[in-house]
Amino acid sequence: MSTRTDAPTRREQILREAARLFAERGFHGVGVDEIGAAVGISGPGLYRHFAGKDAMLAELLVGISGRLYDGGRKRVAEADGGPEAVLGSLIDGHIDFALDDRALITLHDRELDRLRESDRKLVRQLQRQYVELWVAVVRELYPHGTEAEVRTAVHAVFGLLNSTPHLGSYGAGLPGRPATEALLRRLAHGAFAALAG
Amino acid sequence: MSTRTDAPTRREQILREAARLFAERGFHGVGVDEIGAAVGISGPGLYRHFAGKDAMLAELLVGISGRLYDGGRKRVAEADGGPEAVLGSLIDGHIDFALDDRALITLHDRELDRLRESDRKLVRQLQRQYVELWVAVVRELYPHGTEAEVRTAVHAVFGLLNSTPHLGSYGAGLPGRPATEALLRRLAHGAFAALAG
DNA sequence: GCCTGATGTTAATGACCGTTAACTCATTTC
DNA sequence: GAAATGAGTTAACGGTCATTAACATCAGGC
Repeated sequence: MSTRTDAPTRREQILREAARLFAERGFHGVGVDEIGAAVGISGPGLYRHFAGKDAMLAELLVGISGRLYDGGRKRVAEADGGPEAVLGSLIDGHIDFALDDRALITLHDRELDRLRESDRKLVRQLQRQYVELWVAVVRELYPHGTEAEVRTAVHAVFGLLNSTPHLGSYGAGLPGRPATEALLRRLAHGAFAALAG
Repeated sequence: MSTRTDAPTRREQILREAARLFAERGFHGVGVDEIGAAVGISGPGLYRHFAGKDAMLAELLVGISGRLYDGGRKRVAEADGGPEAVLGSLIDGHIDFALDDRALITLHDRELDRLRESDRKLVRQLQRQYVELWVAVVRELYPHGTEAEVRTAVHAVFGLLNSTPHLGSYGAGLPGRPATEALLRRLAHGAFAALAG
Protein backbone atom coordinates (compact mmCIF):
# COMPACT_ATOMS: atom_id res chain seq x y z
CA MET A 1 0.00 0.00 0.00
CA SER A 2 2.70 2.51 -0.99
CA THR A 3 1.55 6.06 -1.46
CA ARG A 4 2.45 5.90 -5.12
CA THR A 5 4.84 8.81 -5.10
CA ASP A 6 7.62 6.34 -5.86
CA ALA A 7 9.45 6.58 -9.13
CA PRO A 8 7.84 4.21 -11.60
CA THR A 9 9.65 0.93 -11.87
CA ARG A 10 11.14 -0.05 -15.19
CA ARG A 11 8.39 -2.61 -15.77
CA GLU A 12 5.82 0.11 -15.31
CA GLN A 13 7.59 2.46 -17.70
CA ILE A 14 7.69 -0.27 -20.31
CA LEU A 15 4.03 -1.09 -19.87
CA ARG A 16 2.99 2.50 -20.18
CA GLU A 17 4.95 3.10 -23.35
CA ALA A 18 3.90 -0.21 -24.83
CA ALA A 19 0.26 0.68 -24.21
CA ARG A 20 0.69 3.99 -25.94
CA LEU A 21 2.43 2.48 -28.94
CA PHE A 22 0.08 -0.48 -29.28
CA ALA A 23 -2.88 1.87 -29.19
CA GLU A 24 -1.34 4.12 -31.81
CA ARG A 25 -0.25 1.55 -34.33
CA GLY A 26 -1.64 -1.79 -33.24
CA PHE A 27 0.13 -4.74 -31.64
CA HIS A 28 1.63 -6.02 -34.87
CA GLY A 29 2.47 -2.53 -35.99
CA VAL A 30 4.98 -1.93 -33.22
CA GLY A 31 8.36 -3.59 -32.98
CA VAL A 32 10.14 -4.50 -29.79
CA ASP A 33 12.98 -2.19 -30.76
CA GLU A 34 10.52 0.68 -30.78
CA ILE A 35 9.19 -0.17 -27.36
CA GLY A 36 12.71 -0.42 -26.05
CA ALA A 37 13.68 2.90 -27.58
CA ALA A 38 10.68 4.54 -25.91
CA VAL A 39 12.14 3.74 -22.49
CA GLY A 40 15.76 4.30 -23.46
CA ILE A 41 16.96 0.73 -23.80
CA SER A 42 17.19 -1.32 -26.91
CA GLY A 43 14.96 -4.10 -28.20
CA PRO A 44 16.17 -7.33 -26.64
CA GLY A 45 16.78 -5.55 -23.34
CA LEU A 46 13.06 -5.85 -22.74
CA TYR A 47 13.43 -9.58 -22.28
CA ARG A 48 14.98 -8.97 -18.88
CA HIS A 49 11.58 -7.70 -17.75
CA PHE A 50 9.05 -9.62 -19.81
CA ALA A 51 8.89 -13.10 -21.26
CA GLY A 52 8.00 -11.62 -24.63
CA LYS A 53 5.96 -9.11 -26.52
CA ASP A 54 2.80 -11.14 -25.94
CA ALA A 55 3.37 -11.06 -22.21
CA MET A 56 3.28 -7.27 -22.22
CA LEU A 57 -0.03 -7.20 -24.03
CA ALA A 58 -1.44 -9.83 -21.71
CA GLU A 59 -0.44 -7.93 -18.60
CA LEU A 60 -1.94 -4.75 -20.00
CA LEU A 61 -5.26 -6.29 -20.90
CA VAL A 62 -5.66 -8.37 -17.77
CA GLY A 63 -4.69 -5.38 -15.68
CA ILE A 64 -7.13 -3.06 -17.32
CA SER A 65 -10.12 -5.37 -17.15
CA GLY A 66 -9.30 -6.19 -13.56
CA ARG A 67 -9.09 -2.57 -12.51
CA LEU A 68 -12.30 -1.77 -14.31
CA TYR A 69 -14.15 -4.59 -12.60
CA ASP A 70 -12.70 -3.88 -9.17
CA GLY A 71 -13.53 -0.22 -9.45
CA GLY A 72 -17.06 -1.08 -10.46
CA ARG A 73 -17.53 -3.48 -7.57
CA LYS A 74 -16.28 -0.92 -5.13
CA ARG A 75 -18.69 1.67 -6.44
CA VAL A 76 -21.62 -0.70 -6.30
CA ALA A 77 -20.77 -1.58 -2.72
CA GLU A 78 -20.16 1.95 -1.53
CA ALA A 79 -22.76 4.05 -3.30
CA ASP A 80 -25.69 4.92 -1.12
CA GLY A 81 -29.01 6.21 -2.35
CA GLY A 82 -30.60 3.44 -4.37
CA PRO A 83 -30.11 2.25 -7.93
CA GLU A 84 -30.01 5.72 -9.50
CA ALA A 85 -27.08 6.64 -7.30
CA VAL A 86 -25.30 3.38 -8.08
CA LEU A 87 -25.76 3.80 -11.80
CA GLY A 88 -24.58 7.39 -11.55
CA SER A 89 -21.47 6.26 -9.75
CA LEU A 90 -20.76 3.54 -12.32
CA ILE A 91 -21.11 6.06 -15.10
CA ASP A 92 -18.79 8.53 -13.38
CA GLY A 93 -16.22 5.83 -12.78
CA HIS A 94 -16.31 4.66 -16.36
CA ILE A 95 -15.94 8.21 -17.63
CA ASP A 96 -12.89 8.79 -15.46
CA PHE A 97 -11.44 5.62 -16.76
CA ALA A 98 -12.20 6.40 -20.39
CA LEU A 99 -10.65 9.85 -20.18
CA ASP A 100 -7.64 8.79 -18.14
CA ASP A 101 -6.70 5.68 -20.06
CA ARG A 102 -7.72 6.21 -23.63
CA ALA A 103 -4.87 4.08 -24.87
CA LEU A 104 -5.94 1.11 -22.80
CA ILE A 105 -9.56 1.50 -23.82
CA THR A 106 -8.49 1.25 -27.40
CA LEU A 107 -6.37 -1.81 -26.79
CA HIS A 108 -9.01 -3.46 -24.74
CA ASP A 109 -11.36 -4.08 -27.62
CA ARG A 110 -8.87 -4.15 -30.44
CA GLU A 111 -6.24 -6.67 -29.55
CA LEU A 112 -8.00 -9.15 -27.33
CA ASP A 113 -7.63 -12.00 -29.78
CA ARG A 114 -3.83 -11.77 -29.76
CA LEU A 115 -3.82 -13.31 -26.29
CA ARG A 116 -3.17 -16.90 -25.33
CA GLU A 117 -6.37 -18.83 -24.77
CA SER A 118 -6.08 -18.73 -20.99
CA ASP A 119 -5.44 -15.01 -20.74
CA ARG A 120 -8.19 -14.28 -23.20
CA LYS A 121 -10.61 -16.31 -21.12
CA LEU A 122 -9.63 -14.42 -18.02
CA VAL A 123 -10.05 -11.03 -19.66
CA ARG A 124 -13.40 -11.99 -21.10
CA GLN A 125 -14.60 -13.23 -17.74
CA LEU A 126 -13.63 -9.95 -16.09
CA GLN A 127 -15.35 -8.01 -18.86
CA ARG A 128 -18.48 -10.11 -18.45
CA GLN A 129 -18.55 -9.61 -14.72
CA TYR A 130 -18.16 -5.87 -15.18
CA VAL A 131 -21.07 -5.85 -17.61
CA GLU A 132 -23.13 -7.83 -15.11
CA LEU A 133 -22.66 -5.14 -12.50
CA TRP A 134 -24.24 -2.65 -14.85
CA VAL A 135 -26.96 -4.97 -16.09
CA ALA A 136 -28.08 -5.74 -12.55
CA VAL A 137 -28.50 -2.13 -11.56
CA VAL A 138 -30.04 -1.04 -14.85
CA ARG A 139 -32.59 -3.84 -14.64
CA GLU A 140 -33.48 -2.69 -11.19
CA LEU A 141 -34.15 0.79 -12.53
CA TYR A 142 -35.98 -0.26 -15.69
CA PRO A 143 -37.56 -3.57 -14.76
CA HIS A 144 -39.72 -3.97 -17.83
CA GLY A 145 -36.80 -4.39 -20.23
CA THR A 146 -35.70 -7.90 -21.17
CA GLU A 147 -32.29 -9.11 -20.13
CA ALA A 148 -31.07 -9.08 -23.72
CA GLU A 149 -32.30 -5.54 -24.26
CA VAL A 150 -30.62 -4.25 -21.16
CA ARG A 151 -27.38 -5.98 -21.98
CA THR A 152 -27.36 -4.48 -25.45
CA ALA A 153 -28.13 -1.05 -24.02
CA VAL A 154 -25.28 -1.32 -21.55
CA HIS A 155 -22.89 -2.21 -24.35
CA ALA A 156 -24.18 0.70 -26.36
CA VAL A 157 -23.53 3.10 -23.50
CA PHE A 158 -20.01 1.69 -23.18
CA GLY A 159 -19.58 2.52 -26.85
CA LEU A 160 -20.78 6.03 -26.13
CA LEU A 161 -18.48 6.55 -23.17
CA ASN A 162 -15.50 5.00 -24.93
CA SER A 163 -15.90 7.26 -27.95
CA THR A 164 -13.38 9.86 -26.86
CA PRO A 165 -10.31 8.11 -28.29
CA HIS A 166 -11.77 8.69 -31.75
CA LEU A 167 -11.73 12.42 -31.21
CA GLY A 168 -7.96 12.67 -31.15
CA SER A 169 -7.76 13.04 -34.91
CA TYR A 170 -9.85 16.15 -34.86
CA GLY A 171 -7.14 18.45 -33.61
CA ALA A 172 -8.17 21.33 -31.43
CA GLY A 173 -11.62 22.66 -30.77
CA LEU A 174 -12.60 20.00 -28.26
CA PRO A 175 -14.35 20.84 -25.02
CA GLY A 176 -12.08 20.80 -21.98
CA ARG A 177 -11.85 17.83 -19.69
CA PRO A 178 -14.52 18.86 -17.15
CA ALA A 179 -16.92 19.86 -19.93
CA THR A 180 -16.38 16.54 -21.66
CA GLU A 181 -17.05 14.67 -18.43
CA ALA A 182 -20.26 16.54 -17.87
CA LEU A 183 -21.37 16.07 -21.44
CA LEU A 184 -20.73 12.35 -21.50
CA ARG A 185 -22.51 11.99 -18.18
CA ARG A 186 -25.55 13.76 -19.54
CA LEU A 187 -25.61 11.71 -22.74
CA ALA A 188 -25.29 8.41 -20.89
CA HIS A 189 -28.10 9.26 -18.50
CA GLY A 190 -30.20 10.39 -21.43
CA ALA A 191 -29.67 7.11 -23.24
CA PHE A 192 -30.67 5.05 -20.21
CA ALA A 193 -33.65 7.27 -19.59
CA ALA A 194 -34.86 6.37 -23.07
CA LEU A 195 -35.02 2.75 -21.92
CA ALA A 196 -38.07 3.62 -19.88
CA GLY A 197 -39.76 4.52 -23.19
CA MET B 1 -26.37 0.62 -63.67
CA SER B 2 -26.89 -3.13 -63.38
CA THR B 3 -29.76 -4.32 -61.23
CA ARG B 4 -27.33 -5.95 -58.85
CA THR B 5 -28.73 -9.46 -59.21
CA ASP B 6 -25.52 -10.38 -61.02
CA ALA B 7 -23.18 -12.93 -59.58
CA PRO B 8 -20.54 -11.09 -57.57
CA THR B 9 -17.39 -10.48 -59.51
CA ARG B 10 -14.17 -12.01 -58.29
CA ARG B 11 -12.92 -8.64 -57.06
CA GLU B 12 -16.06 -8.29 -54.98
CA GLN B 13 -15.69 -11.77 -53.53
CA ILE B 14 -12.15 -10.98 -52.54
CA LEU B 15 -13.09 -7.67 -50.97
CA ARG B 16 -15.87 -9.22 -48.94
CA GLU B 17 -13.70 -12.00 -47.57
CA ALA B 18 -10.81 -9.66 -46.94
CA ALA B 19 -13.09 -7.37 -44.96
CA ARG B 20 -14.29 -10.25 -42.85
CA LEU B 21 -10.80 -11.54 -42.17
CA PHE B 22 -9.29 -8.11 -41.48
CA ALA B 23 -12.08 -7.38 -39.03
CA GLU B 24 -11.58 -10.70 -37.27
CA ARG B 25 -7.84 -10.67 -36.90
CA GLY B 26 -6.58 -7.29 -37.97
CA PHE B 27 -4.81 -6.26 -41.14
CA HIS B 28 -1.41 -7.57 -40.07
CA GLY B 29 -2.97 -10.69 -38.61
CA VAL B 30 -4.17 -12.01 -41.96
CA GLY B 31 -1.90 -13.34 -44.69
CA VAL B 32 -2.54 -13.08 -48.39
CA ASP B 33 -2.63 -16.87 -48.60
CA GLU B 34 -5.54 -16.86 -46.20
CA ILE B 35 -7.46 -14.31 -48.20
CA GLY B 36 -6.83 -16.29 -51.33
CA ALA B 37 -7.96 -19.52 -49.69
CA ALA B 38 -11.19 -17.85 -48.62
CA VAL B 39 -12.14 -17.35 -52.26
CA GLY B 40 -10.70 -20.60 -53.52
CA ILE B 41 -7.51 -19.40 -55.16
CA SER B 42 -4.06 -19.27 -53.69
CA GLY B 43 -2.08 -16.37 -52.33
CA PRO B 44 -0.31 -14.78 -55.26
CA GLY B 45 -3.36 -15.24 -57.46
CA LEU B 46 -4.78 -12.19 -55.76
CA TYR B 47 -2.26 -10.03 -57.54
CA ARG B 48 -4.21 -10.47 -60.77
CA HIS B 49 -6.97 -8.41 -59.16
CA PHE B 50 -5.24 -6.05 -56.76
CA ALA B 51 -1.93 -4.27 -56.72
CA GLY B 52 -1.27 -5.58 -53.23
CA LYS B 53 -2.67 -6.23 -49.82
CA ASP B 54 -2.65 -2.53 -49.04
CA ALA B 55 -4.76 -1.81 -52.10
CA MET B 56 -7.50 -4.08 -50.79
CA LEU B 57 -7.63 -2.28 -47.48
CA ALA B 58 -7.62 1.09 -49.21
CA GLU B 59 -10.50 0.17 -51.47
CA LEU B 60 -12.48 -1.13 -48.51
CA LEU B 61 -12.00 1.95 -46.38
CA VAL B 62 -12.50 4.51 -49.12
CA GLY B 63 -15.57 2.63 -50.27
CA ILE B 64 -17.13 2.47 -46.87
CA SER B 65 -16.59 6.11 -45.96
CA GLY B 66 -17.84 7.16 -49.35
CA ARG B 67 -21.02 5.12 -49.08
CA LEU B 68 -21.64 6.41 -45.59
CA TYR B 69 -21.26 10.02 -46.66
CA ASP B 70 -23.31 9.64 -49.83
CA GLY B 71 -26.10 7.89 -47.95
CA GLY B 72 -26.09 10.67 -45.38
CA ARG B 73 -26.23 13.40 -47.99
CA LYS B 74 -29.10 11.71 -49.72
CA ARG B 75 -31.04 11.45 -46.49
CA VAL B 76 -30.43 15.07 -45.61
CA ALA B 77 -31.62 16.14 -49.03
CA GLU B 78 -34.66 13.91 -49.15
CA ALA B 79 -36.06 13.96 -45.64
CA ASP B 80 -39.00 16.26 -45.20
CA GLY B 81 -40.34 17.46 -41.91
CA GLY B 82 -37.71 19.69 -40.36
CA PRO B 83 -34.55 18.92 -38.41
CA GLU B 84 -36.09 16.24 -36.20
CA ALA B 85 -37.05 14.24 -39.28
CA VAL B 86 -33.60 14.69 -40.80
CA LEU B 87 -31.86 13.60 -37.64
CA GLY B 88 -34.20 10.62 -37.38
CA SER B 89 -33.37 9.62 -40.92
CA LEU B 90 -29.62 9.95 -40.32
CA ILE B 91 -29.92 7.79 -37.25
CA ASP B 92 -31.91 5.14 -39.10
CA GLY B 93 -29.43 5.11 -41.93
CA HIS B 94 -26.47 4.76 -39.62
CA ILE B 95 -28.16 1.93 -37.76
CA ASP B 96 -28.81 0.03 -40.99
CA PHE B 97 -25.23 0.50 -41.91
CA ALA B 98 -23.90 -0.56 -38.52
CA LEU B 99 -25.98 -3.71 -38.49
CA ASP B 100 -25.37 -4.64 -42.13
CA ASP B 101 -21.66 -4.03 -42.27
CA ARG B 102 -20.28 -4.75 -38.85
CA ALA B 103 -16.98 -5.90 -40.32
CA LEU B 104 -16.44 -2.66 -42.17
CA ILE B 105 -17.39 -0.60 -39.15
CA THR B 106 -14.70 -2.35 -37.22
CA LEU B 107 -12.10 -1.82 -39.91
CA HIS B 108 -13.06 1.75 -40.39
CA ASP B 109 -11.69 2.96 -37.09
CA ARG B 110 -9.12 0.29 -36.50
CA GLU B 111 -6.88 0.18 -39.53
CA LEU B 112 -7.05 3.67 -40.93
CA ASP B 113 -3.41 4.37 -40.29
CA ARG B 114 -2.25 1.48 -42.47
CA LEU B 115 -3.20 3.49 -45.55
CA ARG B 116 -0.97 5.51 -47.80
CA GLU B 117 -0.99 9.21 -46.94
CA SER B 118 -3.24 10.13 -49.85
CA ASP B 119 -5.86 7.45 -49.20
CA ARG B 120 -5.86 8.23 -45.53
CA LYS B 121 -6.48 11.88 -46.27
CA LEU B 122 -9.36 11.01 -48.53
CA VAL B 123 -10.97 8.72 -45.97
CA ARG B 124 -10.59 11.28 -43.22
CA GLN B 125 -12.11 13.97 -45.38
CA LEU B 126 -15.13 11.79 -46.12
CA GLN B 127 -15.48 11.00 -42.42
CA ARG B 128 -15.29 14.65 -41.53
CA GLN B 129 -17.91 15.60 -44.09
CA TYR B 130 -20.20 12.90 -42.76
CA VAL B 131 -19.78 14.22 -39.25
CA GLU B 132 -20.54 17.71 -40.49
CA LEU B 133 -23.89 16.57 -41.84
CA TRP B 134 -24.83 15.45 -38.37
CA VAL B 135 -23.36 18.44 -36.57
CA ALA B 136 -25.30 20.85 -38.75
CA VAL B 137 -28.67 19.27 -38.09
CA VAL B 138 -28.02 18.68 -34.39
CA ARG B 139 -27.03 22.30 -33.93
CA GLU B 140 -30.21 23.35 -35.59
CA LEU B 141 -32.14 21.28 -33.10
CA TYR B 142 -30.16 22.24 -30.01
CA PRO B 143 -28.85 25.71 -30.83
CA HIS B 144 -27.54 26.56 -27.38
CA GLY B 145 -24.78 23.93 -27.48
CA THR B 146 -21.28 24.97 -28.55
CA GLU B 147 -19.85 23.55 -31.74
CA ALA B 148 -17.31 21.51 -29.80
CA GLU B 149 -19.98 20.07 -27.55
CA VAL B 150 -22.18 19.05 -30.41
CA ARG B 151 -19.30 17.47 -32.28
CA THR B 152 -18.32 15.45 -29.26
CA ALA B 153 -21.92 14.39 -28.76
CA VAL B 154 -22.19 13.26 -32.37
CA HIS B 155 -19.05 11.18 -32.00
CA ALA B 156 -20.42 9.70 -28.82
CA VAL B 157 -23.62 8.67 -30.56
CA PHE B 158 -21.56 7.08 -33.33
CA GLY B 159 -19.85 5.07 -30.62
CA LEU B 160 -23.22 4.06 -29.29
CA LEU B 161 -24.55 3.01 -32.68
CA ASN B 162 -21.35 1.22 -33.65
CA SER B 163 -21.33 -0.81 -30.46
CA THR B 164 -22.97 -3.90 -31.94
CA PRO B 165 -19.78 -5.50 -33.26
CA HIS B 166 -18.67 -5.87 -29.66
CA LEU B 167 -21.67 -8.01 -28.89
CA GLY B 168 -20.57 -10.86 -31.11
CA SER B 169 -18.51 -12.47 -28.38
CA TYR B 170 -21.50 -12.84 -26.19
CA GLY B 171 -23.00 -15.79 -28.01
CA ALA B 172 -26.76 -16.10 -28.04
CA GLY B 173 -29.28 -14.19 -25.99
CA LEU B 174 -29.22 -11.05 -28.13
CA PRO B 175 -32.39 -9.29 -29.21
CA GLY B 176 -33.38 -9.94 -32.82
CA ARG B 177 -32.47 -7.56 -35.59
CA PRO B 178 -35.66 -5.44 -35.55
CA ALA B 179 -35.59 -5.20 -31.77
CA THR B 180 -31.96 -4.13 -31.87
CA GLU B 181 -32.76 -1.47 -34.46
CA ALA B 182 -35.57 -0.10 -32.36
CA LEU B 183 -33.50 -0.15 -29.21
CA LEU B 184 -30.54 1.65 -30.74
CA ARG B 185 -32.86 4.22 -32.25
CA ARG B 186 -34.41 4.89 -28.88
CA LEU B 187 -31.04 5.17 -27.14
CA ALA B 188 -29.65 7.55 -29.74
CA HIS B 189 -32.65 9.82 -29.57
CA GLY B 190 -32.46 9.72 -25.80
CA ALA B 191 -28.84 10.75 -25.83
CA PHE B 192 -29.48 13.70 -28.12
CA ALA B 193 -32.50 14.72 -26.11
CA ALA B 194 -30.21 15.05 -23.11
CA LEU B 195 -28.32 17.72 -25.01
CA ALA B 196 -31.20 20.06 -24.43
CA GLY B 197 -30.35 19.85 -20.72
C1' DG C 1 39.01 -7.20 -3.47
C1' DC C 2 36.28 -10.66 -5.54
C1' DC C 3 31.62 -12.93 -6.65
C1' DT C 4 27.12 -12.57 -7.99
C1' DG C 5 22.98 -10.98 -9.90
C1' DA C 6 20.63 -7.52 -12.29
C1' DT C 7 20.48 -5.04 -16.38
C1' DG C 8 22.21 -3.86 -20.72
C1' DT C 9 24.58 -4.40 -25.38
C1' DT C 10 25.27 -6.16 -30.23
C1' DA C 11 25.21 -10.00 -33.43
C1' DA C 12 23.12 -14.12 -35.12
C1' DT C 13 19.04 -17.12 -35.93
C1' DG C 14 14.91 -18.49 -37.85
C1' DA C 15 10.19 -17.90 -39.00
C1' DC C 16 6.87 -15.59 -41.45
C1' DC C 17 5.09 -13.19 -45.23
C1' DG C 18 4.36 -9.89 -49.12
C1' DT C 19 5.77 -9.76 -53.54
C1' DT C 20 7.76 -11.21 -58.02
C1' DA C 21 9.20 -14.71 -61.57
C1' DA C 22 8.37 -18.20 -64.62
C1' DC C 23 5.31 -21.11 -66.39
C1' DT C 24 0.47 -23.39 -67.62
C1' DC C 25 -4.04 -23.51 -69.44
C1' DA C 26 -8.40 -22.08 -71.13
C1' DT C 27 -11.00 -18.74 -73.69
C1' DT C 28 -11.77 -15.24 -76.85
C1' DT C 29 -10.58 -12.68 -81.08
C1' DC C 30 -9.36 -11.92 -85.72
C1' DG D 1 -6.60 -22.07 -86.08
C1' DA D 2 -2.97 -19.16 -84.35
C1' DA D 3 -2.29 -15.41 -81.32
C1' DA D 4 -3.36 -12.84 -77.53
C1' DT D 5 -5.30 -12.23 -73.07
C1' DG D 6 -6.96 -13.37 -68.54
C1' DA D 7 -6.58 -16.05 -64.53
C1' DG D 8 -4.29 -19.33 -62.14
C1' DT D 9 -0.21 -22.20 -60.34
C1' DT D 10 4.29 -23.19 -57.63
C1' DA D 11 8.89 -21.79 -56.43
C1' DA D 12 12.11 -18.37 -55.14
C1' DC D 13 13.53 -13.80 -53.11
C1' DG D 14 14.02 -10.42 -49.65
C1' DG D 15 12.75 -7.91 -45.78
C1' DT D 16 11.05 -7.51 -41.26
C1' DC D 17 10.98 -8.93 -36.68
C1' DA D 18 10.61 -11.65 -32.33
C1' DT D 19 13.62 -14.23 -29.93
C1' DT D 20 18.13 -16.16 -28.31
C1' DA D 21 23.28 -16.22 -27.63
C1' DA D 22 27.31 -14.39 -26.06
C1' DC D 23 29.43 -10.94 -24.01
C1' DA D 24 29.91 -6.31 -20.88
C1' DT D 25 29.21 -3.44 -16.84
C1' DC D 26 28.42 -2.28 -12.46
C1' DA D 27 26.30 -2.47 -7.88
C1' DG D 28 26.46 -4.48 -3.34
C1' DG D 29 27.51 -8.22 0.09
C1' DC D 30 30.92 -10.94 2.29
